[in-house]
Amino acid sequence: MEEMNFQPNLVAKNLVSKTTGSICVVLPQISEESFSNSFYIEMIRGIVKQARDSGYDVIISSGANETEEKEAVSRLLRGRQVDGAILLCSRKEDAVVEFLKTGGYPFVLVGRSNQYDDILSVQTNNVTAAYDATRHLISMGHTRIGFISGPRELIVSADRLEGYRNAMRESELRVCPDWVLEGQVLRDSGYRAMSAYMSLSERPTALVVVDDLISFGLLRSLKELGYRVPDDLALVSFNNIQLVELSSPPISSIDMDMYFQGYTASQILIRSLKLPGNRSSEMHKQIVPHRLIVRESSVKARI
Amino acid sequence: MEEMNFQPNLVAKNLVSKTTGSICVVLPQISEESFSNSFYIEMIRGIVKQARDSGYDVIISSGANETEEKEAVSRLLRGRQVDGAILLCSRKEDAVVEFLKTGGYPFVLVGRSNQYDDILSVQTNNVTAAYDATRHLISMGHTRIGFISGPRELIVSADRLEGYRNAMRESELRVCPDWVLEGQVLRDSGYRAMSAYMSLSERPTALVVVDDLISFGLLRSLKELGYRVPDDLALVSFNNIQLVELSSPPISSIDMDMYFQGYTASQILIRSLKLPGNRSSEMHKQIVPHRLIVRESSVKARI
DNA sequence: CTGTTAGCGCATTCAG
DNA sequence: CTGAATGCGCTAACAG
Repeated sequence: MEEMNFQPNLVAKNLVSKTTGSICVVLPQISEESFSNSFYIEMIRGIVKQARDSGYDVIISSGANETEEKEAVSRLLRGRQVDGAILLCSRKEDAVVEFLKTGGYPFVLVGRSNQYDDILSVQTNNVTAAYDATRHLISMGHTRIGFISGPRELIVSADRLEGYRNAMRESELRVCPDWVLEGQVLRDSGYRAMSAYMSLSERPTALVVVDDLISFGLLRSLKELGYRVPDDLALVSFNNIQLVELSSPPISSIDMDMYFQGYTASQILIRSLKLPGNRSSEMHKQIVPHRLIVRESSVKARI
Repeated sequence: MEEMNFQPNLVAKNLVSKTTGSICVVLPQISEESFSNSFYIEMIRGIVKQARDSGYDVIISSGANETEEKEAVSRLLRGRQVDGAILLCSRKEDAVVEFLKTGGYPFVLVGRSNQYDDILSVQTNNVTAAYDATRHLISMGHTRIGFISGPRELIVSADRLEGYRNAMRESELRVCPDWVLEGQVLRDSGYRAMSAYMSLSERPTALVVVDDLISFGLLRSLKELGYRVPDDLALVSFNNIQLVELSSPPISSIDMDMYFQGYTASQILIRSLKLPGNRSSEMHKQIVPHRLIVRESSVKARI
């Protein structure tokens, strides 16, 4: 105890305590193209805040593909560099989830897994969220409602599509296959795709869109094509990024509270880490409520 | 060497090698309010990519204020948990910079320091960038050009203001004090502030705006007030976020290549870490070129 | 060239 | 209750 302000060597401390005081979060590459960028920074802020408050550090991990992601997180976990992991995104038959689950590593998934039901996770009910979005459009008098989807391998895409179908079925509305589009098409050639879409003999009068970013692109293409929102086409999308209220018209969107999802994921993980038994195999699914923010893009009548 | 696939304990390895193979990046809180969110995730992606390729891990650090940030990075560095740090944002008389510099820790600043000139840094020339933006507006025939600034304590705000003033002075154009506004005002009450602004007896016909996000807000307020962009007011802003080309009209913006800035910062830091002498006190300033992307918000004549 | 040992900086344990 | 020894898992220097 030489001088007063003395900082112990954390590495040595970690070695003896067999705990690192760190968690890693896997920053996905796949959804980078299709989902809003600000999406993840919000989650990360939430994770870092909570981890910091709990005395944990956060390591950002990533990989160009599923295999690289798995190897990165494996090195960290097996090398005892981190105590647990947070996955920000879930794919169908996700190799990273499988690795973490079968390896018995502590981890939390932000999203749903289609492989295991007994894992720690924080998620919004995407089926219900899409159902709500669709119901809202139906309540505004729409009967021909389309759906713009995200990458097929993401579970969130499938869930939202299901919620949309549920709402349509419940109201006995027809879903024309032509009405369901993958968002990627729009990013590649928004104008052309939208032109074709709006020329359908029986075109939709409203759209449920899987991410706000795509809505921005749609808005732009529609304006160029001379269509008006919401009069010619009403829009509701997901994630409620900061900018949706500044677009013209402002976009109706379902808020998922990304910061809180990150905060909660971190909380669940660290709590499980601190449990003596470390019974992470126990089922623990935390549902974060969503809420629809109605703005002009889905409301015809001006007040 | 029991089994074939064996992962050594990195903590023990680090302890003996006296090197951690990790760097930390300080995620600033201050600019969260005034600058685009997607801004930082881009930098982080660049940092993580380069660090990963160099065999380094990235720890995200943050704090609610300058002091907390300093303590967080201090704990990491003095506790030998990381080998160096990257600062994503520079304030005037920045306490974190001062701590790192006087402590002799390896670090790279993304941005300019007003305290030290002999530190590792990667930056865009914000003075020139703002000069270019202003010159562009002047070349479009504008003479009454205003400026919307960011937080005063950020060096980037001051530099851009200076570049704007330089261009105006060079062209012998007057800068009316009423024309220079702090962005925060607009976020608090965009409509009201903009209404007052446009009612000035001698109001500007063009604006240089410190961040794209503020431009979005301006666009919204102006539309509500019945003004047209670029006819009533032309706009150029900074950072060139993904969404500027999807707004209506698309916003002219100066691209700063955030991903590359992050990538470069990581590269400089890790290179200095690997140097035997670790002569980080050597001056090394990397300037990342910017470029103006002209879009409709600053061009009156339709082609 | 292969196998053994010392020590990295702590925390925990045991002895004084 | 305070102080010295042991070991965390690895790498390095060392001896066989």
